[in-house]
Formats: sequence, C-alpha cells, structure tokens
Amino acid sequence: MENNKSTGKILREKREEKGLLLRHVSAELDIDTAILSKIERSERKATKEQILKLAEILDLDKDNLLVQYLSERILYEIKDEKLGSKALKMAEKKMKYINSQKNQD
Amino acid sequence: MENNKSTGKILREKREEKGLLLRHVSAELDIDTAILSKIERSERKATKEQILKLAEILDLDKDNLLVQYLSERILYEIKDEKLGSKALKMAEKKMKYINSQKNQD
DNA sequence: ATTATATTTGACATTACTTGTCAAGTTTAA
DNA sequence: TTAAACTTGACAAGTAATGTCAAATATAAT
Repeated sequence: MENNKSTGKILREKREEKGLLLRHVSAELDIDTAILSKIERSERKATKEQILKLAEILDLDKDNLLVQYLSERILYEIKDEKLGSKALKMAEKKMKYINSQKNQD
Repeated sequence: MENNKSTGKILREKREEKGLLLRHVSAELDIDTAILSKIERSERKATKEQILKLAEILDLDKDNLLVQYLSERILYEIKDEKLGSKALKMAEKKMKYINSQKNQD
C-alpha cells in the first residue's frame, strides 16, 4: 500500500531511479551527504524546505510528498502515546470545527 | 461542543471552580505563576508532566485531559499548512496500518 | 585481491526552539 | 486607594533539532 511507504524510502527509490548519487542531491540541498543518507533511512527528519526542494530535484509531486512528510511528523508527535489514536481523532474533529468557523459569513 | 474548548480554558474553569489561585497551583507544579497564566490563556503549551499533575490537582480525568492536550499538539504541528487536513487523514491511515501490524501472529 | 567510489556511522558543534525566571504593569475587588 | 491576583514582555537556561567531519564499512570495477 502506497500510504505505508516512508518518505525516506520514496526519496531513495526516486533518487536511484534517476541515477543520482547522495553527493549530487545533497549538494543541491546544501547539506552533507551524511544527513541525506540518514533522511533516506528515516534516521533523521528532513525540514519542510528540504522536502520541497527534494520534490523539485527528484520530480516528485510536491503536495503528495508534503502530505506524506507532515503525516510522519504528526505520528512522531504521538508515537509513544497509548492515547495517540484518540488524540488523532480529536484533532480531526477540532480541525473540522476550525474550518467550519473559517467559512462563516 | 466540549471538543472545542481549549485545554487552557478547561484548566482555568476548573481551577476557579475550586477556588484555587494561580499561586496555589503553580506552587504545586513548581513553576512561576506567569507560566501557568500563559498556559491557561493558551499562550504557552504545558509539558506532558504538567498536564498529568494538573489533572491530579484539579481532579480532572487524566486520559481525557491528555487526549485534549495531545490533539492540540498535533494541530499545532500543522497549523500553518493548507494540507494539514490531508496530512491528518493520512496519519490516521498509517496509524491503523501500524496497529494492524502490531496485532499480527 | 586491490583500489576507487559510495554510503553509513557516531562523536561532536551549532543553532533554534522550549521552558523558565523576574520585575514591572494592569486588573479586580475590598 | 490600596492590596491581592493576574498579565506582560524581556531575557536566561535548558533541551532538541540540524549540521559538520572523519573514520568505518559496503559496493563494484579491474
């Protein structure tokens, strides 16, 4: 299932598909290869800016990659919480409420 | 709707209901009144430890308060993102997948 | 096997964010 | 009008995120 592939895996697969080296991509991102290596193996999180730039470099859909990335950050926030799932559901409810307020006259 | 009351509001209402002063509660938390004041007005986030202690001090249900608190942290993570809602949904899917893997034989 | 190149690892530096204190300001209510 | 409660904002301390570097390991070509 596409949903359950990590951001890192997506990045690595696409980079290799394009025949690019860590060196090439990390130079464009202006970081050490070590960090990119870690990002691709999910040992480190990328920044939002890096994700957007990576989408450009690797011809990945920006919105898709960003959603993927943000969802991982959300999960990171609750990874050790037994109530994580409930918290997620409540966050959605609150989000809906906030959005409904926004579109008020 | 109970869902859409902030953690801060819940804390303040319950504290006032009990006739406690910022001074009393912040002393038990071992922080300055200034911080508690800010937490109650959602100007600062509490720590998880503070939330658990506040639940005790104010006789609030720990799990409820924690879910409330965690959901706010999640929303904070995506507050400026136009794709926040999509990210939340994907996080839920991933969460379900993770949980289904856990209960595997 | 040997060498060259790519990637990974871990110790450590730097930076940015969080959490806190403090003192002065404002509000509330006797 | 003064005393207590609360709020505000500047700043300090602590913690976590992000980065570099050099050495170790893996990969692949000769």
